[in-house]
Amino acid sequence: MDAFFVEVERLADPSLVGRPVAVGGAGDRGVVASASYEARVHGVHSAMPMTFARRRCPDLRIVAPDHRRYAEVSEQVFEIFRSFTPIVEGLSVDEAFLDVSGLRLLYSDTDAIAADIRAQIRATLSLPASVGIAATKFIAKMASGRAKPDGVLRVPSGTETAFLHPLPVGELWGVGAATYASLAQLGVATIGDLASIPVASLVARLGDAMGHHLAGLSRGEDRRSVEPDTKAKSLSVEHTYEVDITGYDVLETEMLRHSDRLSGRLRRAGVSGRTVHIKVRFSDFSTVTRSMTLAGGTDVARDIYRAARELLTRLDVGSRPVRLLGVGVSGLDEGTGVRQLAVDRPAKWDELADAVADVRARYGADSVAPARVRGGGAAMEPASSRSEFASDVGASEGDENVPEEHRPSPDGNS
DNA sequence: TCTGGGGTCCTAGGACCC
DNA sequence: TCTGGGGTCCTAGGACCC
Repeated sequence: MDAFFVEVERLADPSLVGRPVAVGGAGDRGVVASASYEARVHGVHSAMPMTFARRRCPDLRIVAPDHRRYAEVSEQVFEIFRSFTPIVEGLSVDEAFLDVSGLRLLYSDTDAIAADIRAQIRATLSLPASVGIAATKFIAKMASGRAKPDGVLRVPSGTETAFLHPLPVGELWGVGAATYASLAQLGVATIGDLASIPVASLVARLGDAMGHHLAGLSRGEDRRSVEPDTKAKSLSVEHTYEVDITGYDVLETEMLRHSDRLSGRLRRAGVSGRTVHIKVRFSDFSTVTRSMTLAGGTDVARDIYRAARELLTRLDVGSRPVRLLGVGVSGLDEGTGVRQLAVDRPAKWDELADAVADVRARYGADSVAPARVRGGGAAMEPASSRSEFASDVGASEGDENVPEEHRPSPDGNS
């Protein structure tokens, strides 16, 4: 999809059409997530700090992202893909590989398939899309990039190297800033230059996997097939604060908030994770991670939070200002319907989490939250609407000190 | 200019096992 | 007393992608 977030926003607000638009965070620490082609003319591109984008393009219209909406539209786009072929491999929210070899008998040629897919997207969703056609995934990916905006590019079999070799190495899928700098030292400017370097030199410079990988790509070789139904391997929640946060108390509260969100996403996805990771970025942008593997998988906020808190203490953050805090899980197992219980976790925590999920489904995501996360919210709400889950989950001293009657119960107000 | 949020994959060292 | 070869899992960091 072309400038996907921007184009989805334009459907909701036609005044954005034809103007330079950036979707992204408007605050001091925001970056551009998606830029319209009118904005790109001014040198605005994704991942650029928004303050810089604004300076480059004073007329820029800035729109806050609505990821839920993009996910909905994405699902509609993928439905169109799957109406052509079941072999669809999603690469991100707005792009996918389609293996259309099964459509050979239905269409005169692949250009006709591409035209049909684009027409369907245009007709049902009013969105522009571009298509790259090739015999391998990576050539198709590169071709789609050069087909944008709103175009089609086919690279016929046998012409792969002719297509690739004149292009700058930086355009090769998998070559970013660091690899680009390494290659520049080897005197490599184009993909053709890359193809002329001995594989051993590339491996020595870039490592085993990357060396062999790029050597193959530069020759147009890519044996990867289109893999539908790939499962997620990790899930995470992170946030960069407008103003740095400081001190364990605040860090723990924020970690609880993140753990709660992450738990909701795990449960909605029907998976549990066994390894918990935390990520801390300090004010100087240095970033550290810590992780620990649990005895069994979990999707419960309390378990994730406890691990995250433990990892936080290992980090010795002290009073250093923190700009980003994150938590994630990996080692995802499909929930089989029968949830595996961690040794030290009574079933009531699962029941509580189910109850919280029910309340949120009925009354909205903000209807219930740990008291610690609610902060001073008590004065704003009748006591009866507050969740008990909170006073315990948020307690830094653990449950041992919490009297039985104050522990959450699955059939209580929660 | 001052750097989001969500992912995937690779490397390298160490623990542990046979 | 000094030492193999192979494997798996865990952890931390980094590159890359959209």
